[in-house]
Amino acid sequence: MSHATGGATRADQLTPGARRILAVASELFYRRGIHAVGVDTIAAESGVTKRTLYDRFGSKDGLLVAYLETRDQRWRDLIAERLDAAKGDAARRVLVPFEVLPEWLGDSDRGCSFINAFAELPEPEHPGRQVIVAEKKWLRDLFHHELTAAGATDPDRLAVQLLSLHEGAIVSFAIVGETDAAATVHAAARALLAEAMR
Amino acid sequence: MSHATGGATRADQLTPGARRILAVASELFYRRGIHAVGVDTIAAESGVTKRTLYDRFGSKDGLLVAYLETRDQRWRDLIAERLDAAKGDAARRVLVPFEVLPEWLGDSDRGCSFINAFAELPEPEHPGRQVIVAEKKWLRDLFHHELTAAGATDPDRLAVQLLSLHEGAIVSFAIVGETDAAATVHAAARALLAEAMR
DNA sequence: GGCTAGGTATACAGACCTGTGAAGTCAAGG
DNA sequence: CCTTGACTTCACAGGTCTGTATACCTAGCC
Repeated sequence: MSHATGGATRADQLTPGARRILAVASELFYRRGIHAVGVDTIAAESGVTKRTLYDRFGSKDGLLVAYLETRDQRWRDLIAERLDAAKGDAARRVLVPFEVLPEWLGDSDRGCSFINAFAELPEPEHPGRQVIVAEKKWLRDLFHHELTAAGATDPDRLAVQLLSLHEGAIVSFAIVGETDAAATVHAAARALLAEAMR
Repeated sequence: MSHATGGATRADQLTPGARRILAVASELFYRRGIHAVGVDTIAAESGVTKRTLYDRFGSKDGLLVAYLETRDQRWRDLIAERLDAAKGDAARRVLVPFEVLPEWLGDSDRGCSFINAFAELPEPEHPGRQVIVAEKKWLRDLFHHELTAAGATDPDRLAVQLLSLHEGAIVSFAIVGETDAAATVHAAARALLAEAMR
């Protein structure tokens, strides 16, 4: 009955079992894909029964949303931390998402969890879709905000260009195996920004 | 003698039933995702029995590979056609993939079939993966070739940047709903190219 | 003591999955 | 006439999927 899929799943107020479930599900959803992983597997690998999984997360979709939300939060926290470190250096603040890309991607060959989840969730009304769309819009709006603060011309346009460069770098890295796609694209972003600051 | 492409599934030498199966599978794989579509559904929607599907394509994976290969071929054909139309206009030739993006994407909100398929095929040895990787590498190498012909500086680097812009535009369009992501990113590509031509 | 939260174990429902086997229909072409 | 290719019908094997039900255990807390 209770579809408590609302964001009541703050990672820090989860029971020990739930924390393990979420950790395992995150790993498996990312590495193998959402449809390819069953709740039986998640429960077994978490050392927990399926009953517990359903008591804590309500449904597979509920668990999926929790996975996307915690990943989103981790991304935003990382960016916020580096924005703080960049302080008032306006140009550098704009490029923070490019700067963190290498460490965010690590050596994974599975690309962006949000883009991947998007591929598996075709229904626009799916609760997971909203987390995905919000994540990308947040990044675009972050670019826009920092560009405006930096006094760049046409921030609307440039925000979309930087978002595209950013997402494209992840794709190039994951699919084509361009090992330094992040640095290469970082340079392109810097060039576009420089042009908008003249 | 036939070429060593292994793919005996050239679209023009398929039986009528097989053609229908491939058309239906392409639509369903793209719209709903690969794992989300069963062979029963594909057979039923094609007005064909499952037996026929397996006789023609061998397995679901075989059908999937045929889907990816025909899509890849259609993309390459479209680009080749527009490259011909651009003739010797070197700068324009470089940007052809951006020029065709609006019509290629249409009004679909499902993004790139290769990126989506990549998300559902985590195993590096999967035959479908190789089609996907080849498609993206082909585009990068096309950029590289045209950039070299145009006399641009550092074509290695710029090819990756253009590839990233291109893939990122598709993502921005599909997920964030940036309706003119293609045009916006086309402009960025033009700017980067102009800088490399000075 | 008694209550509650957070589990455990096991079985089950009902649907869906890929893939195969055996036998039959029907039309075109040598 | 007879073979071949394309396709049909339909049953079935052997799994896996999400989700639920029943019954029990255990530690902490009031």
